[in-house]
Amino acid sequence: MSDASPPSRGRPRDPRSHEAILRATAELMVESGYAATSIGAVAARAGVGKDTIYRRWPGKPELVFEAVFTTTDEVPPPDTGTLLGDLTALLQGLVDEFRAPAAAAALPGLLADFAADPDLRARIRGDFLAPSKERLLVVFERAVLRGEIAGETPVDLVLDTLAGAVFFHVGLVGEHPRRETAALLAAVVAKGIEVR
Amino acid sequence: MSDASPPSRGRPRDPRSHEAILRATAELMVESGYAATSIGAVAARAGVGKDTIYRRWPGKPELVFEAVFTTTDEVPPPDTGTLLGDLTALLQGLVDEFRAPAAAAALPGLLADFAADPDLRARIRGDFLAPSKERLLVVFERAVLRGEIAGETPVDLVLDTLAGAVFFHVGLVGEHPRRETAALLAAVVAKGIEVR
Amino acid sequence: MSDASPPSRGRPRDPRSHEAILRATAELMVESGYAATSIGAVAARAGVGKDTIYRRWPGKPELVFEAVFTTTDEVPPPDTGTLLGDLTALLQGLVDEFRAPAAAAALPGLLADFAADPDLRARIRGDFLAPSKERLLVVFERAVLRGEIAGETPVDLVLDTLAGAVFFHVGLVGEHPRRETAALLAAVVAKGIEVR
Amino acid sequence: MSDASPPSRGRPRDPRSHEAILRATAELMVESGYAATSIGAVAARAGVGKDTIYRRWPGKPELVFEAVFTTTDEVPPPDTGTLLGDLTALLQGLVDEFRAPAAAAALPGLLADFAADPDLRARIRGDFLAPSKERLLVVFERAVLRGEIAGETPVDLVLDTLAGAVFFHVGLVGEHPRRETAALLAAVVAKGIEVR
DNA sequence: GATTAAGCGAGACGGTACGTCTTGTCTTGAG
DNA sequence: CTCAAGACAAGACGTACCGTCTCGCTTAATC
Repeated sequence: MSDASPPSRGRPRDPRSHEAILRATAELMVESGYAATSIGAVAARAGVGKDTIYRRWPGKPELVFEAVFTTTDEVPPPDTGTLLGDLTALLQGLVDEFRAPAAAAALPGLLADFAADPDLRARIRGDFLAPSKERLLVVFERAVLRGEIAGETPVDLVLDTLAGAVFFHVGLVGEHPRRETAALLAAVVAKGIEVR
Repeated sequence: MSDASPPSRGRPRDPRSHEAILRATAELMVESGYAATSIGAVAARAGVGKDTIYRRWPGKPELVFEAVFTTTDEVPPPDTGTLLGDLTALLQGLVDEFRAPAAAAALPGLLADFAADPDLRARIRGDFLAPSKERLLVVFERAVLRGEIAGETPVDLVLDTLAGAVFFHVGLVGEHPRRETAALLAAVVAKGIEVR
Repeated sequence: MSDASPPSRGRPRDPRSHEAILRATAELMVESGYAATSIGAVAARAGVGKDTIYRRWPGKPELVFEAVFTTTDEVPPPDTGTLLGDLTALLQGLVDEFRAPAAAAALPGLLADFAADPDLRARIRGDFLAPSKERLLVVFERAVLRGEIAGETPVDLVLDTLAGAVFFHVGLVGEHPRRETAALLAAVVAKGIEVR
Repeated sequence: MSDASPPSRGRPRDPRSHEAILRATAELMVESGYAATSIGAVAARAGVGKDTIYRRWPGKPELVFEAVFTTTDEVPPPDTGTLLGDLTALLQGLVDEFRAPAAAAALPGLLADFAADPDLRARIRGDFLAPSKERLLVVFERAVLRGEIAGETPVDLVLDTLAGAVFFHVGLVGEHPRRETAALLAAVVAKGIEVR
């Protein structure tokens, strides 16, 4: 119906350019890292003019963010029956996400650029953490119903703690990806916030 | 005994240049941020040639690190009598350090540059976290003696969790520095790692 | 056929930049001299980025050469009816060229840079002297027909002598530009190479 | 007499440094050329501090001049009995001087630096050409007595012509050192200035 | 024999230019 | 209106050299 479709005059944007740019960005992220990757290099590898990139993204941070975190967290929140189980599953997802080559290479620089720009700064909580926060909220709601935790548990602080822990331990220090890390961390936090 | 003192040939380095450079760096960090601060700008403000900077530091990351973390953590580890008290004190120190204007402005970009360079990467754990780790170890030892925690508590993981949490919550998201944040976080972690 | 015209892709070079750069170069030559003129200063005065200069010229020597010897020697060879008259006219042209403020300021340094670089060295005879040589050849041909000189007169040596004499007397020593200098020199050389 | 000998207090200058510096300068002139030779490089090769050079010479031009033109023209003026013979001998000396490796490498840059500095500019005629001029004057005096040339022959112009010709032909264009060049040039000039 | 003053090698110092790179915008002609 | 190509102004990069300075020595001439 209606749809208020844009007039769409002139030549339409080529969707293949879009894909090629994102692919080139992800590849360069792995090969050269965030700082050493320039928009010009992305354009050259994608076989695309620089303007074609600037027409779609305002700058490197936004481009890299989209190229590296394509996996839109549409995964449903875990439901294992216990807070510990849910937290472990959730953390394991976080760890896997931070360990992906392109993400691991991009994250520190990406976060730095977002933090440096006042406009982007607000989007850290919004775009980076929002999906995880939503799932954490569901997990907490269920835990409250089960009587495991109190209602006023500080979600944001817990989320920052989990994300920060994974970022430091895996993304930054580059610690070898121990399988038990997620479980260990989940255990500490779950026990720490449980009512008893 | 060895001695190995350098023969000290040629004109010795002027310590006033050293200080002027560090001061200029810290100021520019606050005024312009990490990424927008160039070595040339530091040199100009310090009234110094660029070579005088490059002669002492290999690059921006090392310079900024020294300029911003002058507070040599010689503070003795806290000893309040309880794990919770000690952790709260320790965390409060971390929060204060991350909230200092120059440090807050520098941290994200600084960590990104350290993480991007293989040589510097190893120094994150060494130079950034080592002082805190040492004090955390003492706190843990006392807690073990008191029977509050088990001997095999994973220090590195806990340290990364605390640092990561503070970095995300204060340094990155720029959350207003709530007085109770440190206490709240300490409470969760202390409870999470206690034996009972 | 061939044509070999470049496909002309991308934005064409702005001819106004070209002109502005050459004008700025000539001005700086007069004001500061060859050695004290930097590419950066030329760019700043022309209101142009340094790359815009390096995109068109490989270095300072080539740029200055084009800026200072714009007077494409399309002047027809003199034809006064006698060897002496022709030589005098030709030499007067050389003196005037070497006395032009920009040329006088640039010549010693320019020749030095050309002589120092093996690639440019060959262009001294080609680009600097070629136009004059062509006209000298015509003058000599006519003089041979008139029976004034022999056919095997060494053109290159005479040309180097004339150019060298003017360069030393006017360009280098900075001798005041006496009106009779050209005539005097022409008289000596004309008499020196005449058959009788 | 008096002499006004300097009091000469303190340690006298080491003559071995003097020699080492001049030798290093001449060597570097041949190996790297004038422009690419820095005072620092000379000092390093001579095993000497930069100040030891600056204490004796005001700058590169003066140093190189002394290093390259050590052969103080104490050679007596030629006396072959004819103007042509004398001029040929004189020119042959000039050619030989300009063809010496160190001199050939240094000359264009050296002249450019002398010409660029108002203070040094005057010394071109003085230091470079004076010895040759003195000998040319003697040759001319004898030729006048013999009746070969007139008394008012313009010595300076002839000297500039000879020097300029050799500089352009041998030093600048790097023409192969033809044995007959000097004779040919001498013939032209001698005939050009003779009374008949 | 002690003092003094300059010479000496080394190298730090404030400046400045180098030629390359990246940024985000602009300007072509072709689709 | 998009696209690939590439020019454009701005300015940072890390290196090299300049000519001066500041060290701790050494080396004579003077006291």
